[in-house]
Amino acid sequence: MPELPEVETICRGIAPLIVGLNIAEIIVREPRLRVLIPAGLSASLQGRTVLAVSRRAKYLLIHFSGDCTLLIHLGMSGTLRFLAEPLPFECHDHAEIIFNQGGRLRFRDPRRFGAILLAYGDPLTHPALAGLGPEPLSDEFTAEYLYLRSRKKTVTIKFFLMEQKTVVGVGNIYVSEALHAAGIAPWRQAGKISRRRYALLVKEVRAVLLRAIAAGGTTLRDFQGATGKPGYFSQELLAYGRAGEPCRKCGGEIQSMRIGGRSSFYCAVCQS
DNA sequence: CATGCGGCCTGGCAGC
DNA sequence: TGCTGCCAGGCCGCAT
Repeated sequence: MPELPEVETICRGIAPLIVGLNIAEIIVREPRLRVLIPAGLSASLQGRTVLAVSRRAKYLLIHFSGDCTLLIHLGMSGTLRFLAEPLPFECHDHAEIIFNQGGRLRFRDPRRFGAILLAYGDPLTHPALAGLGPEPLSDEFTAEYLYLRSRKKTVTIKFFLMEQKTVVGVGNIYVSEALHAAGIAPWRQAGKISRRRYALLVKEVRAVLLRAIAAGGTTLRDFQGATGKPGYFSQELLAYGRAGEPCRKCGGEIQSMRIGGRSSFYCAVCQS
């Protein structure tokens, strides 16, 4: 689920609501996520103040006083909602942060592929974040970087772009969109793509992510922002999920195939 | 080291 | 209607 635009949407949504609040208690109803929620989390964070909320890759970072940071990953099906008032727990509501000033942050994740981690000191050195590639919206993400890094790689361009050590935040939806916009077939070998095409790809990755952020993310089924609103970027998708429908650029038919075990969507006319 | 695949979980949906 | 099988936005670990 949440790829970069969705996590960014949640980040921007909750930041103004929780910065400055301090923690009364954290309720953990089901610690068994992809990794176990740390034992004693509530005691560790009780009384600490939220200093800032940021995002790195697909992780949401909540920075607390006392130099510690909560890292939240939403996996495939996770949502994080701010509730002004208490609401009865439902199935799959695994954790909730309750603030002294009122208000609470509820973590729901039916498939439990998400994670809640605690980092002391610089969170970027936490094992989950160390070793990640550059942010796609940063200056480090350039055509030259992709070109040099991809030399001699035989993996598909689709897989290469989705690897978080290449560049972070691009998942199965946005990789289809960016490759479609750049006119590159998803099965092309990463190591055989020219500088010129990488330049176009970098531009299109940035463009699609920015447009998706502006739309509040993509809601296919259950994604929602911090206040429960869906994202509207699904209306703008040009390739993902459109197999059999006409390409909006050339009128050809959008195809689907499986690459690396994941479904991929492309236009055989526009992409090669 | 690079690559490819299965597994983790649950829910929704198509097809029978 | 009810069952089965397949698929899903991510990521890790293992085998080759």
